[in-house]
Amino acid sequence: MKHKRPQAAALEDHLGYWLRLVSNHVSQGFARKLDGRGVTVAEWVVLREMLHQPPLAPSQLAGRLGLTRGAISKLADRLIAKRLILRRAGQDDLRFQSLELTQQGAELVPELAALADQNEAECFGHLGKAERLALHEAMQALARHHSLTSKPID
Amino acid sequence: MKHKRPQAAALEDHLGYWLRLVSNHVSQGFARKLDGRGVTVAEWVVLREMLHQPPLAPSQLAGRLGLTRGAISKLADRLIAKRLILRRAGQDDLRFQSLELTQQGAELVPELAALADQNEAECFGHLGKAERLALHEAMQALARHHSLTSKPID
DNA sequence: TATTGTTATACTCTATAACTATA
DNA sequence: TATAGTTATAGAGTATAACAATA
Repeated sequence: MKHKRPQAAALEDHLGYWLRLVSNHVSQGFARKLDGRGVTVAEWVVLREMLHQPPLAPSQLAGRLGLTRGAISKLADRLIAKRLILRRAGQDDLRFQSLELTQQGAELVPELAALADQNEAECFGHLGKAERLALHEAMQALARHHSLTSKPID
Repeated sequence: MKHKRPQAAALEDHLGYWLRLVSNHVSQGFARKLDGRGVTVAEWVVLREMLHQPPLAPSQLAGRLGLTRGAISKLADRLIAKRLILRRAGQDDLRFQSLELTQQGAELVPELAALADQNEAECFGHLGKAERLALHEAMQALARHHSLTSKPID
């Protein structure tokens, strides 16, 4: 053998470590931008998911976003308090509610989307188009592989 | 123009979205594994950084890990309570303390490292070696570009 | 009984800012 | 005054589990 090897892998040897480092930085930068509009990252995700969609039940949102019903419930409360969405009782089945954007919410989302674009550009704009695309696809493939979308949750 | 384009980018159009999704999943899986040993991810990061290192001052750790001094202080408290590290008063300059692993801590780290390896394998083991390497380097390059290591903090 | 949604509880992670002790 | 460390405060993000209403 040529070199002595450390018994334990260094932090930097794990892809997960770098992923977390970069992801935290990106999200944090975005959080700062959103802060000016009085919205958090998790709230943005919910709002964006609801744009141009028919009214959704909380459980559907939870499924799409990979969150628990409890988490969605709390987020919905906050968004309602901010008058960005509204909650209506179910029609057929009273257990199902429906959530939809208010006009104020619908108007806000594109503004937030612009901030998201801006953040994206600041974080990844320096990469070549091909590299950006490759990363994008790699992440999507990982998400698919681990079934990170439409999880039943709970 | 060929297609109507949505005014707002979808969540899935942003690399940051996927990064966060995958990163959260990876960290969460790891957290579950660590949980059995009574350690959190943030604590693991600190422990790993300290292995085979001369005693470090909290502020140095903060710098290396990109955390605030306050955050390190709290993590150190927890690790001390778990008897995994110990804190000594400074020598020359009394303002600087030194943190080091206890024997118990030093013995635990390699076990945790094995869990980290296992998690890494579960999350990324299905990828080809080349792809894994490419991702690794892309993330490191991003971290470098955004100066995510050895930030002054505070 | 099974499902939807709410609520209570509990942590981690992290930041900011004020404060103390040392230099 | 400047730096190291602590502490107080705060809030995001999330989970689990117990519970109520509806089916």
